[in-house]
Amino acid sequence: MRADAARNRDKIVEAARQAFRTRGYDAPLDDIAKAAGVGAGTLYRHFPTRESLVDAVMQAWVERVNDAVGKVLAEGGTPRELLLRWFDTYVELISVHKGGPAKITRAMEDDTSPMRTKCQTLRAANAQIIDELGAALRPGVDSLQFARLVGGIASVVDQGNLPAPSVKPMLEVVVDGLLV
Amino acid sequence: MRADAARNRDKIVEAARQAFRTRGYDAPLDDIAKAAGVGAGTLYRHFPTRESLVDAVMQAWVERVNDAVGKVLAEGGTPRELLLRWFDTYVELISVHKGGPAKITRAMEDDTSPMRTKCQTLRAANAQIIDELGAALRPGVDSLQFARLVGGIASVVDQGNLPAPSVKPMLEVVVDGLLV
DNA sequence: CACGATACGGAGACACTCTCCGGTTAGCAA
DNA sequence: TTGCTAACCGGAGAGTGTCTCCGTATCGTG
Repeated sequence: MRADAARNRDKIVEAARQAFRTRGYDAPLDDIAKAAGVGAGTLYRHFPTRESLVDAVMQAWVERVNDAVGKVLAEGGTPRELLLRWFDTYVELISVHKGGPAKITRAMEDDTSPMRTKCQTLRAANAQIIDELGAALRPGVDSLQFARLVGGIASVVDQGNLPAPSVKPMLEVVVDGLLV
Repeated sequence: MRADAARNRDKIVEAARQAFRTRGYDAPLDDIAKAAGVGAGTLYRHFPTRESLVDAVMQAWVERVNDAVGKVLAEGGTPRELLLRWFDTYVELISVHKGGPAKITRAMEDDTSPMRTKCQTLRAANAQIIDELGAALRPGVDSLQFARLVGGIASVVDQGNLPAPSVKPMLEVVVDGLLV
């Protein structure tokens, strides 16, 4: 890739990061191109879909997820405390941008999604928690079910613009349902 | 209202019902107007927002919800059986149209929504179930929390195009978390 | 320094939303 | 039955956002 192309790509990603944070995932792509100081054609050549741009914006997110799950596991506590802490963290991780919970949760189900490697990270993080909890969890629980249950809650909170304290009681219900 | 206006309104609602069923809630409104054989201006005069049209389409839905909750209560069973049956029914009720779970669940939080009277029906139905279950439920559970938890699951299933059998295991987790 | 492969960009086509205002008609009173 | 007017209609067009095409620009190598 040419140097000017790399420069433009980075400018687009940074402009998108800003736009997604302030206006959500549905921020107009032509506006993002303008903010980046490039043409719309340039944006579309680097990122053919909104989702591929979102994936690029989430570059540092993988490390953030891994750090977070490591920290949650290191803090220990009862299975309930640990799972509640992880789910709290999980909601935070996927709620960075408005519309994020719905998009990321949907991408978890889609093996053709440009975000699939990022989703793999989330899946692996869930799997570490499941391994740690072992028999404390009801039978048949997997990584994807964690994603769906908590992603559903995060989506409702995000789309309904609910206050942060709404999350905890619902996570408690799910945690108590998951543990035996 | 003039007779021709009432006829047009009915035609629009029927065209919308078809469009929402086959193409989801985001079906283009100009297309719906065309299918109804009226002008876009006519559609917008009868229904200033997509949500007000959705509300009109849901006219018979109130009766359907009341019938459903009555039936669920009449069948009895253990608290777990009753609650699972209700949640199953709840997911079916809000998933009639693609995009329905997300929209209805969001409308539950919005007192200015044109769908608020329909949502009131859902809230009341949840309240009947909560009354019936009484002390079998963990403390602090209310009608809105039912709506959020189950609405979240329904949204994830709807948006991820998950198969119907995916729903049950997740509802079981929530039910077991809600009961003491 | 020249050249060509690679990258750019923005106008415009397309899709959808929604309003405006000239035209039409239902229904009522004389 | 007729005339009148308030209520209703409808569709063109302005606005917004997506995304492609192709003439132009420039990076990087020989």
